[in-house]
Amino acid sequence: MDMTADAPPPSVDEGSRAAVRRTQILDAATQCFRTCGFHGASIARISRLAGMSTGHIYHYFANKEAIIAAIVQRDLERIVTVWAELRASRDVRETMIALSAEGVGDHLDADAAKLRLEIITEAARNPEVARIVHAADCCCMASLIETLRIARQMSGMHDDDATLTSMAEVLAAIFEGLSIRTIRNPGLDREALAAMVQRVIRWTISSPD
Amino acid sequence: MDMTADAPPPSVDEGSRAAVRRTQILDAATQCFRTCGFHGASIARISRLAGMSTGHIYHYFANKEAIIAAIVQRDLERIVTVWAELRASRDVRETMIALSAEGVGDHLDADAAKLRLEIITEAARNPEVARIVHAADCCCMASLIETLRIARQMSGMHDDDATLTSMAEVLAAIFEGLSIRTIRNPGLDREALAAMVQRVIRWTISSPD
DNA sequence: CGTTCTAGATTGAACGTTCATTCTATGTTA
DNA sequence: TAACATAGAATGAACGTTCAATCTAGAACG
Repeated sequence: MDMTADAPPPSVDEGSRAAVRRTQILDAATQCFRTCGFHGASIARISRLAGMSTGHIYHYFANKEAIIAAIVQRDLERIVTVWAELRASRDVRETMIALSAEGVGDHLDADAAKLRLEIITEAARNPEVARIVHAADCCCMASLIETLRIARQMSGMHDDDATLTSMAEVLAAIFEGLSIRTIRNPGLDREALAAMVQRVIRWTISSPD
Repeated sequence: MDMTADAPPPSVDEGSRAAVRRTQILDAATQCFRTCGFHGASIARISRLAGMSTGHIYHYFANKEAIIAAIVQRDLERIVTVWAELRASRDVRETMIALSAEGVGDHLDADAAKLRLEIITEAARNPEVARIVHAADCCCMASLIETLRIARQMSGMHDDDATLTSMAEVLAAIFEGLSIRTIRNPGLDREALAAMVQRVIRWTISSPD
């Protein structure tokens, strides 16, 4: 249960020691939040898992909310990066279809789904978290819309912004909905579902106007 | 702020007074849970909104978890009923498309979405709630699968169970995903999105095998 | 009809626990 | 030694839950 591994101060090279500590805390908190939720996870639990005292947490974060905000930020930054990479790829259309399989797997993963839901639910009641979530969403959706525009142009289709936006919203809804499905119905057939999602995506890209 | 309306004992006709009280508590709790979350809502808050003392809550519910479970149950029973009605309708295919508009509106409603997310997130950490949620989901999905089978047969398509199940999962994911979308991006265009969802549903019903 | 009895409804203070946060003291490094 | 890192006990607030006391409405009875 103890993950501390008494992190050796000698091998500290990535930035300051503070950065390492911050990451330790964020990692521990992420795990706690997954199992107990944002409000069910206590600072005592997080600090134990991070291998430090409760009080020390407050050297790196002003309060528990700041930890939540930082985790949300870190999680979303990762996703925004993936989207940026996708948009930069050569054959956007095929990359998109290929990546969708990965995306389905990601959203069906129980652990990842739990944290995602925890974040969204927190955004529904915490305006600060809502702000962060919305900002990240704007980035991702802009990427998705442009990717979609290119993919559909490749299929000879030219759509206005409103149409592309709605398409993107539906695609986003499918993926994010999968995280709910995996909670409601843990026994679902992941492979069959992935195939069906790909089928819908193909159709979305190439459907007539 | 006071919803009590000192419920007149004379006009009590629906079952016992206890049933009325139980409903009062559940209504108040629902509202609290929407704004503060399952764990952020205190018994004190709920009892104040329900117009009774904290202690009295425990005459009707063993503990806070039981209130959560009851709300989840009540919410899901409503949905299961809607699905049962849909399945019993005549022109299933058109009823399905028509009802989808209603479904989109329902899932995009911020208040409804908040409670739905609260429930799912709780199911992700509370096995008892997960059990209730899964049981209700089985009912709804069975209805959806049969509805889908009939609708596709009307379009001349005959699918095996696995295919229908995956289709149903994707449709469910779209709707439930909308609740996440409305949190992430509150400014989305509801009408355009509803139209796009209907387009996807039409295609799903009539797409070739 | 008036009185008494009683069971359930209802209250609000009290309890024990847990939690986030603060404070003080000690260790470490440069 | 000066500045920073770390620990862990202390604090006070908030919470879920319990409980003994009070109220209320109607049944039983004379």
